[in-house]
Amino acid sequence: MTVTLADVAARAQVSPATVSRVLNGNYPVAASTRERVLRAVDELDYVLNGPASSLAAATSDLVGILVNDIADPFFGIMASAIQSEIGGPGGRAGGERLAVVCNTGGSPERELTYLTLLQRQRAAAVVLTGGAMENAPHAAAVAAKLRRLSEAGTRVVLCGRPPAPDTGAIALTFDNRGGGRELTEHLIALGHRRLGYIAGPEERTTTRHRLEGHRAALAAHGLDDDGKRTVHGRYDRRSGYEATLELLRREPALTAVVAANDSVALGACAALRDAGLRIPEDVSVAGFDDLPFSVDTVPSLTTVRLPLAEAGARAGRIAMGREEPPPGGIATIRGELMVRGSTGGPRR
Amino acid sequence: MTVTLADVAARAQVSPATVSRVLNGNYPVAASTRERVLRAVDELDYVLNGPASSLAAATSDLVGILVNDIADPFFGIMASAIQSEIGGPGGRAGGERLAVVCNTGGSPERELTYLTLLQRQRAAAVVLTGGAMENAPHAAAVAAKLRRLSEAGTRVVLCGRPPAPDTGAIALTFDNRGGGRELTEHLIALGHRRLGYIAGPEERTTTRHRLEGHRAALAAHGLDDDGKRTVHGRYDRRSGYEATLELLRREPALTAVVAANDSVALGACAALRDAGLRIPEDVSVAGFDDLPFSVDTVPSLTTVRLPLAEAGARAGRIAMGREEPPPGGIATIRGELMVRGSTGGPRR
DNA sequence: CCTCAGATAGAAAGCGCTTGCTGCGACCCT
DNA sequence: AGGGTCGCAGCAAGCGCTTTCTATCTGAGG
Repeated sequence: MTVTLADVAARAQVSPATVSRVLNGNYPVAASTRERVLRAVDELDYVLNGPASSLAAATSDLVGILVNDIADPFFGIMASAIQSEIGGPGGRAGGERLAVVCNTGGSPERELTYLTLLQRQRAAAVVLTGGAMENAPHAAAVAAKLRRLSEAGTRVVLCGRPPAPDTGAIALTFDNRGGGRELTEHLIALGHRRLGYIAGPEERTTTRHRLEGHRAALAAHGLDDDGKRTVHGRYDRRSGYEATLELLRREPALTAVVAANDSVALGACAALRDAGLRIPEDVSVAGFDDLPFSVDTVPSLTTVRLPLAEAGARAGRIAMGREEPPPGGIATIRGELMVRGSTGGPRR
Repeated sequence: MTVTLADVAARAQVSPATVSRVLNGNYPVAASTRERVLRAVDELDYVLNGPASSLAAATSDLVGILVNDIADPFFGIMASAIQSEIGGPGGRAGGERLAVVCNTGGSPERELTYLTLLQRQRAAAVVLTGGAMENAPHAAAVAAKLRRLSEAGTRVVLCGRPPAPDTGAIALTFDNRGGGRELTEHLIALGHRRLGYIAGPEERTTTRHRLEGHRAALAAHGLDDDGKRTVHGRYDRRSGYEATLELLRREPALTAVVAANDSVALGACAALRDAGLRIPEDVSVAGFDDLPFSVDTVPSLTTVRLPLAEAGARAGRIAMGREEPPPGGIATIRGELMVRGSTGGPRR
């Protein structure tokens, strides 16, 4: 049998109520009593029963972090930052919360199921990271869930995801559109006119916004190609490799490739090299996110830096109620263009 | 007020017991009744109270995954694989478990606190990934915790971590020593005699084992240098960069650098390039793990591939009781030497 | 010396769910 | 037809904790 509060109480010769109060430290207990209780806890190796405690107190110390792909550093970095602010263990006193990250794998159903699971656990807060799916029925379902969660007192924060109106969720949004535009404008300024674009999966806000930025820049310079030079794929290097081959097939005279993110850009570089093209002499390549490895590629990658860790930390603090939400519940976080070796003027 | 089981029962005109049984599906319920209940659940938008359920059933559907650094793909990949087998939502029926990953940040205290938190929640299983700290008191504390967890019925699996004797934990261990030896032997076979080694943080089993493999290979060829050409650092690129500079300072005539992992190797490459050295003509570089980006570096990285995803999946299945533990509760998983462009014969 | 406020500790009523046991028709067998 | 089964539903006893309310004891104030 496991040790219960009552056992501790018996051993310390006090009532269970007192033990509970010592453990929660939210009620005056005489120092001598407290010490006796603590000793008993120690001797019996007592561990509080979480479910029982949550049930009785009608609160929980669980905080959920939803990510699309935990194997992707993009999410890993945000999750790490969020978690470190949530406190988790080792954080500031009192706030000993269990920050858990849930991997949706980009699947709408899993996202929904995880939200339900967290709702079940009466989570204290939920942070959703990364782009949202744009599938209409699903979006509505998620919005409904979020609304219900906030109504139930769970703080909901979106980090790197567009606002969800009328759900009570706080949103820290990345300016993907602006970043995309800036990046493409940089390329156009260098003299590029035939730019390929490797977009992420369809029906994702991140994908759409970055692409819109790109198209906006093209349009501003009369270069819009109606998406002829755009290929969709996943957010991984493999996809970048294949998409680049496809772009090259469609338009052998391409002088620049803009990728949905850095991993994709990496795959693009590999494909270009395998095709015998030099970077950036023959073809320029640009990514997005500025993940840690991007500065070390050869040549180093021109990209848009997103303050992933900062945004995550802020989201975490807001989720913990330790920082004021932005006015209106919405903040837009801008990226910063990082011009590096992978982009240059087009070959003549 | 939130909706409770009783509300649903009233609406469906059945007893709470019946509703519970419908929801858990572990007891015969007439189809018509079930349907009535399900309709009521739907209409009331009822969500089970997790803590109450866990308390009454004395079980929980939480599965904890401990990682040292969630921002590191090494852990992300394993966590992702584990989680996908845990089922999480969307997994096979019945096993709807909440797989949560906890980021210890490599801190012993946090590791311990997370274990306590999971113990509190009466987690169904716990998977610890990656190397363990070798700090003796802490190791003992962790071992004690693990023992207590398994005694309480929590399945404990170690993935990529050395066995913990007498704790009831199943261990899937990576053969870091063997991989390290093989790698260095490859370099020696190429003709290298002055090899630098960038080790990971001290007091980690992974660090020690990889280093031991390296030293064993050196010793086997009479090249042991008593650690003169070994520098310790963190498991990230920055650390690799700095350590390489240090190695170069100590031994400008170095012909090869072996890194603790691929990220470190990346930093090493950057440092060498900045020092005007070519890879592999002037200096060969090798990593460990074979993370996804490693094949795309320029030149592509010679490394030891660890079957992270496979190991994680297996650990996940074992944790779920869906696969037999290996005989003796211990399995050693070997890495595979991947010889690529970053290693070659030494310059004359 | 008595009363009253202040500080602690205890009693007990749940929190919302699960589950062993009981109850009750319907059905089958001899 | 009577007894035994089987299938399905309800009763009620907790699960281990939190928290309100009450009891007790001290010392201060009148």
